Amino acid sequence: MKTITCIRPYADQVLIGECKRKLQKAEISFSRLSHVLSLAGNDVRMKMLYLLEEENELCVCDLADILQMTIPAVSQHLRKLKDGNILQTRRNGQTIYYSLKEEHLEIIKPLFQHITIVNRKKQKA
Amino acid sequence: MKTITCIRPYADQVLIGECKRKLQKAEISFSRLSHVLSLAGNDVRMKMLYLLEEENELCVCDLADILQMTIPAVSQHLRKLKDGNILQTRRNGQTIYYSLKEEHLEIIKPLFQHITIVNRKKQKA
DNA sequence: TTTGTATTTAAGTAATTGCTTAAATATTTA
DNA sequence: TAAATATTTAAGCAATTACTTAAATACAAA
Repeated sequence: MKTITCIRPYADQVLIGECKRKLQKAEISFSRLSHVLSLAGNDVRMKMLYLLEEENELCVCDLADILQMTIPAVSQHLRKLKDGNILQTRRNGQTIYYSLKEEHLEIIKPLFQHITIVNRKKQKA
Repeated sequence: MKTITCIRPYADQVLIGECKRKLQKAEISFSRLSHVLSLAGNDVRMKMLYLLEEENELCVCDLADILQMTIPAVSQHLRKLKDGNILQTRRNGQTIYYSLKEEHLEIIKPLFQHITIVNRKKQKA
């Protein structure tokens, strides 16, 4: 970290100090929130979350079929979401079902509002 | 892309088909949303957005002072947010003020609800 | 028109991400 | 118990990220 060289005689040091303090006091919620968003901020994982909201629970194979991805690729995304306490698992035999977890649902759920199904009626030629 | 080898005699092909179609129809909003979230899903950028929500507008130097980062590092984050249509700029002399842009505000604004200022009163020993 | 200030851009780099394929685990069924 | 299935884990790799320092650009003021 270098000192900021830009001198700026008119910089509002009081404002800057207040802002710094405010950030400090919310430090934990910033890292919590940005971590959850970084997980949701991926096309594949956003789709997974949306699908789990819609279908309640899905297994790894189903998700791989739906997303047209390899099983390990899907599994690794799911692991991240589980590590981030966004998903939980339930085992039934050799099948593992993933579903949304309560913990960060208040952050995740409102995001689905911005997913809009486009019903493009095919135009006749 | 490989074919999914897992056979699963009981897989619900109808469900899988429906899910695939649903994802396709919302393809654009998924990529739009996940892109915005990937930008917000970074500690530094989340703080920037929060600060701009609070203060309305701030210049690069102010943000560098507040965040205790070098000017170029700050500038590069701001550029990403601007490229993503989340921020806009206003020039006043040689100072450039950044502020939140209307375009993705409906996604960004509700996120601030999850920022909680912790007023930790120092415990006496 | 030279000097200083605010900002951006560029180039380099270490760390992280998102996939791949192959191997390991866990569970069910024959 | 052996074979098959569902999932995870590991190792490798190309692409991306977030910084760094140095140089370029843009404007203001002396």
